[in-house]
Amino acid sequence: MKNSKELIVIIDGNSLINRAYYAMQRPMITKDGMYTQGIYGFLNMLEKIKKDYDPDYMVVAFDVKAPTFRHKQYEEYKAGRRKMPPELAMQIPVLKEVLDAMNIGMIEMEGFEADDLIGTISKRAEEQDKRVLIITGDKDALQLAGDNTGVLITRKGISQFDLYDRKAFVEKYGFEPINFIDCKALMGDQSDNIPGVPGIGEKGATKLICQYATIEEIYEKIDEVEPNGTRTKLMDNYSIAFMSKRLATINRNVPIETDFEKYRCVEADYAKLIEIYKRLEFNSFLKRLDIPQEQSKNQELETYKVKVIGRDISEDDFLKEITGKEPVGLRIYSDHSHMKAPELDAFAIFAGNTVFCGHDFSALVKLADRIDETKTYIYGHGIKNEIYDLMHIKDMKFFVSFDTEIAGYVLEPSASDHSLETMAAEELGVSMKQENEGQIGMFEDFEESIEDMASLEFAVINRLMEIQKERLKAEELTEVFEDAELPLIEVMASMEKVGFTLDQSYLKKLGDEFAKREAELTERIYQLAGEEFNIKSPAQLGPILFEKLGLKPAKKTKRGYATGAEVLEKVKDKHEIVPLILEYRKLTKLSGTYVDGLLPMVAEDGRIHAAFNQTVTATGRISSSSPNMQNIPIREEPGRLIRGAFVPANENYVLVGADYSQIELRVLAHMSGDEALIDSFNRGLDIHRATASRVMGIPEDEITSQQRSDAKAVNFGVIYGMSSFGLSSELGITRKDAEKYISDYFEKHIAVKEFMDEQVRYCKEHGYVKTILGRKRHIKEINASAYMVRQLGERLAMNTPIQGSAADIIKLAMIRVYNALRGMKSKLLLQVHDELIIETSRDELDQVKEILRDSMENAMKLAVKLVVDLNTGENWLDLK
DNA sequence: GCGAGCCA
DNA sequence: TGGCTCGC
Repeated sequence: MKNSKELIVIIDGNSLINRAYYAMQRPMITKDGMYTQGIYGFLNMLEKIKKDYDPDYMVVAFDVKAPTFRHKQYEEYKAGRRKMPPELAMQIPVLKEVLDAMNIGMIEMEGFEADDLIGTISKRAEEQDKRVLIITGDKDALQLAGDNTGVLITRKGISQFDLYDRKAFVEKYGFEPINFIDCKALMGDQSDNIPGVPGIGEKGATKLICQYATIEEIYEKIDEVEPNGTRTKLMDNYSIAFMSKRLATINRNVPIETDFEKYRCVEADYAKLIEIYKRLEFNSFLKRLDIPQEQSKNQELETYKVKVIGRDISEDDFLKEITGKEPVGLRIYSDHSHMKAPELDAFAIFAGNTVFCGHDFSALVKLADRIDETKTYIYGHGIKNEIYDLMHIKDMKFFVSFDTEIAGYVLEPSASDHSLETMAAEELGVSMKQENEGQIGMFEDFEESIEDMASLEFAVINRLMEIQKERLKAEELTEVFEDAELPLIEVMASMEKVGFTLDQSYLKKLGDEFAKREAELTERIYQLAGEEFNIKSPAQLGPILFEKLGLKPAKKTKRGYATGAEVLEKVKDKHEIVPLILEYRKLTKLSGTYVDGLLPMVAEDGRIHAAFNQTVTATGRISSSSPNMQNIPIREEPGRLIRGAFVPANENYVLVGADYSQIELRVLAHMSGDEALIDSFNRGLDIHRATASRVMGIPEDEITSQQRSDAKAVNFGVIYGMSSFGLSSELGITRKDAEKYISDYFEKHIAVKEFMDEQVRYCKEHGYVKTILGRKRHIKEINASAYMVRQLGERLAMNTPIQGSAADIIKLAMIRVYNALRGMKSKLLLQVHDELIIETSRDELDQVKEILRDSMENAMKLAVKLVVDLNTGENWLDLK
């Protein structure tokens, strides 16, 4: 429906944010305690409106707190309406900031409601021959519908809505929009506390208005009105009806300016908008930002000369060109596949202010040769992928000078996303949206798209690199970046490339056994339940346990009974079925994740090539995915058998595992300088037993295994930042006892207490904490106003230096091990937080053990010795 | 405490 | 999307 008239969209700001707020089931809250779901929902709606209607003008009307003329007429007006919760009220000023940054007009006026402003603007707009679209959650505005004025009423939250113009309104109600006020005068409105005529409801009112149109007309012809009851009610409430009408009538003559040019839609101020979105943690909006050319700082980005190898420059000349001392930028466009050798599409090299693009696989081989021979330093964004690809071409040593993804991570490890697109938008205000995004090589001119993309990517990477280098230096992060993170990239790529052989027939057999036991359990559970049902569904399991079998429900969730392991564990002895369900759960998890999940991940070479990610965790640890090799079961019997499926390449190899003994507690001893802790480690004591002995004042040889395990839980609590609440449920004691336990612990470890307090104090002052290598983690939660959030922040502040420093140490050790193994047959396969797994050639066994012990124990000099336990085995299960 | 992955 | 469970 094309229309030459200009369109003005008028939004009822209060109404819409209110709808948005209540439409969102879960609260959205930023790390520093700002509620955002109202704004979020509002902006989603706004985006949709812009997209669907492409308005020429836009204005958002707000209510002002001051009383309006309606309150003066009728004190009870809007009384009894539930007060806006402070979590929502605080969002309105921020919403206004966002709208301001978007350059969307706003209007509010003392003494008038948003409705009146909307009514007035729409009237003036109609007079100026514009089309109007009113967006609100309030049906009152329907009275404004006209031939050129649409009213869009949100419904069921904000995703659905009804759109009325005059015609649609008449069709639905049977009378003119303007008479909606007469209808309301009769039937009243609870939400606004408009009384209406008692005894006349929606049906009666509609019928009367269809017949008489206005209440004036009704009273004019009151004698005709039927039935008698209705007439009596009307006659008894004459003044109420007219007052109600006055209250319901939108004032369309508010004294406002009528120059709408200031409401004309123009581009947002993206710099401001980005700042606010970052503050509100609206990452999805950030990513979607479509920054126009003239505002995008793209223009500030350099554009480079592009040369296509084989077309603009010969391969030989290209290779000569990149043989300088300067580091070169490298991008490889490939699928980086972990299931087979990666499929290489193209590559781009940035050198001498020129982007060289190549599509020829043989050129890549020569490129690898050249980088290897001349020891050319490379840089890029997420260059692990490039290294991974090149490793398939050639076994070589890489010299990495910079990686913008890793730098972004070191600068802000808790950021959720370090992709080039996001960082370009956040740091440079540059949109990297490309016309042919995601369609490289499928449509359009393949050559041209690679060239454009590479050119833009290098412009962004180069610019980011400049900024990041400064920031790394200013924030004293160069040590962790250069000594740990950069050299680690090649190690990670290598672990991905090498992979871990999976004994598929072993695993299948194990899977069959799981399935057999699963079938037995299923049958028995059905028997005990007296019916067949889906055991995996908490919705079905809940009623069976807690209603049919009469077990006592301990907890409830939103929909039904909680059936988590913690709950079931408590009623384990109450019914035979419960332990079976627990076992069934574990078994299905095992077969789903570790049997059926693992088998399809075996690559063509019979090995599993997991991905290792260096930019995910907030503490500095690395993570693993596809599959996650860091959570393969170990604690319990059937699960740990999975480890038996991970085997060396062939009979010439064995596995060697090397794990740090109590690294986190040793780090704590070192960082806090706690004499008792240091002494225990130096004497080589069982640390949990020693802790129990100190805290309880009992000689070590009298510590029971229960006491030892309690102390172990406390030590864990210290490492993982557990709360007294967490500790109490872990130990099955009351919160009070847990608090007592913790305070006893601190009494005997005063330096640890002081260390913890200092971390919190430092974090409150600086907003971050640091690890041994100077790695930082910003913790916004530390200054949150909400108690729970602040508590969390304090635990993070205490716990991150310990976990993060341990992560630092292991990273240094990995780099040492990897470099020491260079040129040998033995390869580093995995890192599981405090242990390394090496596939070891039997003839290198002694040497590998020596390398591991030396590299790991001397990775860093601490106040306590770093102790490494070595194990050798024919499969991963053997390494215990 | 942090992360990954499966299932409904 | 959230509940659940695995690891450290």
